[in-house]
Amino acid sequence: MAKNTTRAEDYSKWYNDLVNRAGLAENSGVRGCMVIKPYGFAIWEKIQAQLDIMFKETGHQNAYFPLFIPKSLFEAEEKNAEGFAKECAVVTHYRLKTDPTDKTKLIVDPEAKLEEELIVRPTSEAIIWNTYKGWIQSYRDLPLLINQWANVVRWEMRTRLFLRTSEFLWQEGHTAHATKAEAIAEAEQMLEVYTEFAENWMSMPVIRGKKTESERFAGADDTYCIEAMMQDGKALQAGTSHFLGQNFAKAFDVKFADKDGKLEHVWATSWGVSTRLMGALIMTHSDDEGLVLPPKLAPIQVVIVPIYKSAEELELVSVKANELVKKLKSMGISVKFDDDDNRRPGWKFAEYETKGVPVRVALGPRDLAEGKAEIVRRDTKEKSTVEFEGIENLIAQLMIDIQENLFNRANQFRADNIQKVDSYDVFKEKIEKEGGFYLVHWDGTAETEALIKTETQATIRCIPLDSVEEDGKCMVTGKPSKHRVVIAKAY
RNA sequence: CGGGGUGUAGCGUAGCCCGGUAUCGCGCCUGCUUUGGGAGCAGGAGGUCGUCAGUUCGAAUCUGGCCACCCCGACCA
Repeated sequence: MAKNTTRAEDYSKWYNDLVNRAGLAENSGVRGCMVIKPYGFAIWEKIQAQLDIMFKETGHQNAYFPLFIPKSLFEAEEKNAEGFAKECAVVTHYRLKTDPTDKTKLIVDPEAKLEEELIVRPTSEAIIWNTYKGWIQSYRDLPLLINQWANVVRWEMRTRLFLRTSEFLWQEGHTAHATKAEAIAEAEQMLEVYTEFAENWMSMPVIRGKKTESERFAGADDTYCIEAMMQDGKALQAGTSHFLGQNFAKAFDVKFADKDGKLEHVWATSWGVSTRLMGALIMTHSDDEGLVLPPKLAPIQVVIVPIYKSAEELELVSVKANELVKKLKSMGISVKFDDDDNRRPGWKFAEYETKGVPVRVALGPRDLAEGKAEIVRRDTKEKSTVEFEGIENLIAQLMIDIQENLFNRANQFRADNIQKVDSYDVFKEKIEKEGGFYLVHWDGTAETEALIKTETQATIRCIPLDSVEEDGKCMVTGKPSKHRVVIAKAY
């Protein structure tokens, strides 16, 4: 078997190989678009299912809006349109016909040109706000709390599986509110939902913050984000929540009558996470052997591998294994008993390690004779032989322990790779050699931000929400600064 | 969109410079032996060499066009 690419050798190749090897996704015949394979999609479904619950718990409802946006609607909110214009797929025709010069080929029928081009949504604010116009008349219609699970298209120049693909799956929440304060509270609430999901379900610590003006979502007054550190020290924006002010309400003329009968533009938010979370999950926990999944998002939480030499032995082992399967299932733990006779145990061990199954149980005649079983946890690779009786309770506890351990490990890694720096020269040297996150003082100007980006390729990831006020000087210009910002190279 | 590169079996490749009908590994199929860390042996199947044209008795190999993909930049969830 070919040796795996290790993280130390080539982090980028390690990632790509792993996505392929674990059966998560592959490149497709369409440029920049991926095929999400069953195992990868199963993880995405777990992510989706939990987020959906959390959105509903916070009062949101799901709906679905069209894939296409007429150009005239798309251009209504200027900044938004301008921001996405360079990466839009555009539908110009609605029919093909047989090529008169080659009957086996099709050509676009020039007579089927659309009067108005349709934009394949890169994000849905435009079509949704055009719709909201008809839904909102009174303060009684507010707040309007909608989420949509959808695919969007952004014609990226360079793509990477899960991290950046031309088409990707995501959810986008779009809410309308009567007051500015309420809309801001909503944007902040959803950032908390994302944070809770990232930390408690993905076991991935995140920094909550606000984007600088130049990194803000096109059309937003404020963009909140969660930023995570990957194992190569680079930052990954894992989710964003935008306070859109009245920009879209004004662009689409969405007004409501308040209690006094006065007409006001409504206040808006939008927030989203995408299949990029898959990339975040992979790059936060996985190792050189393969995927490492937090139990809460693992499609298979426990795998049981039988060891046997004959059909009779398999029969005996199966009886025990099935007992355990039944117990685990009743406890809500997903389990697979892999009695495939075409693969030998060693192959299965390697396979489930590659796939990141949190716990593996091996059961053979030797164990049966002693009333024991071998149990291995994926996160630490720790192997132990335990009493078969009551093993289900041990496994249930392992689910909790592994979930926690992954978070703690990632948290420790981040703590080890985040540092305060006050000198630009030191920063330049460190970001180049060590990577990681830096907490620095910045004068708040776009010029300084741009300079840092040009000279170091690092960007201001966010202004952390929990940053403490302290008097400092911008590391570049020496101008006064009130708090530190997080700066790093990013995906 | 600028710069560089690559297209040979399901995957990874050799051959190309110096033209003579394609190499090896993995995978796949069959059989036997195996099964506590990616099994061994034996046999077998699988290829319009990205595509179109040109040169030639003859093209994976030489020439030109086209297409696709990858890497590095600018852009980005």
